[in-house]
Amino acid sequence: MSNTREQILQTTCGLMEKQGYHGTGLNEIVKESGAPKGSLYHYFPEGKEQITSEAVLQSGKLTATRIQNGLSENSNAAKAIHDFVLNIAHHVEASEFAAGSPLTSVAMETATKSERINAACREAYSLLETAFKEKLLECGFTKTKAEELGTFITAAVEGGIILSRTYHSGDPLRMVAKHLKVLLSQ
Amino acid sequence: MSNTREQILQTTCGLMEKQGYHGTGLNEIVKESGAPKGSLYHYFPEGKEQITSEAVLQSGKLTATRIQNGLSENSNAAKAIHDFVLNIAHHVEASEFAAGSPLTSVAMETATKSERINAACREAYSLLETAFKEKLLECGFTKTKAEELGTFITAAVEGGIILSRTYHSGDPLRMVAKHLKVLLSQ
DNA sequence: GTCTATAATACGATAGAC
DNA sequence: GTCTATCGTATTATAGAC
Repeated sequence: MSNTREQILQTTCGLMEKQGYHGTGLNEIVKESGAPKGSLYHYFPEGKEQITSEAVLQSGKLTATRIQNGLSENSNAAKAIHDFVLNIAHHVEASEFAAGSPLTSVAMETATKSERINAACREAYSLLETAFKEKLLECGFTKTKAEELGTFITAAVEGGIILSRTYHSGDPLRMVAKHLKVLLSQ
Repeated sequence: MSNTREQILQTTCGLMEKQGYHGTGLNEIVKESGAPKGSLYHYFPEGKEQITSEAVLQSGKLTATRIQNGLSENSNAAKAIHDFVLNIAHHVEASEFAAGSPLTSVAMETATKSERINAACREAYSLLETAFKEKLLECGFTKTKAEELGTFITAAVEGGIILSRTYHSGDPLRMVAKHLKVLLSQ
């Protein structure tokens, strides 16, 4: 894939992570990415919706991979997820309270406004839920429990990121880590 | 308080709930609220940041009251919170997947961009956490546990709302309700 | 593929009359 | 308190040269 195209997508992810969909302009993306200005509509002829959809999906795939890798470091599901969420808390603080991905903001802003971007957000969230679910399956949870808890963990972590980003502190995520461990250790 | 001023705040809440902070224009607020156009900067001389800060805080107070009222219907904390979250699931579906308040979107979009709006979002989230915490205190949880779980419940519900809004289904919130009940029944 | 220039529109904010 | 008009600057998107 072209380097310019890839650079545009990565810059879009970074900017929308900080300021959301409507808060990020195409001119800003072109400027910060260093991409040739004329090439934006060459690579993305359907405009902002296309760029955003592709950026969100790419970000979802990357996050799902990070979840898989993070969870593989520990054979116990409860401890693996606990430690993984603690790592997110650390990353949120180290990055001056970035969200980690553009998904949350973009999903909320566009859920009932753009069918195309909403579809990309659904797919991205499915990848995250599945990543948690598969760890639970490996660790002996039933299929039903693994699915339910995959959704619940995704929700709790997502909410923890919002609170940590808002409070400018990793502590809410640390609470999420702690009580997810309790729930999963039952 | 003036009716026009109040109408502007409520319209702001409704629009930002659907499309976030940057996605909502002041002209749009004026138009939809039916407020006299010239009165916007009369009531809110500091502009969009002031309107948004006040709208977020007002919405937080309203949501906290709804939590208090909702939880008061049941003397058992686990069951009260379970039923309350089920109610949110129903409301999200009945409202065609509205977020219930502008807080999530606005908090994510402005966390590192506007000190003033961020302060309002912090205060709003504190009110929500406290509402859950006080129910747990009433039901015999220790102060520490009540505080920790107040944060955890807020995060899980917030994440559930994001997923339900994105998937256009109340089911993720129903999963949150179910597993919060398990956690709180221990 | 990349460029500049620009169309058409929206934005937040302000001025000044009444 | 409310009005209209408008400033200056963004926005997304397109046209046409190279």
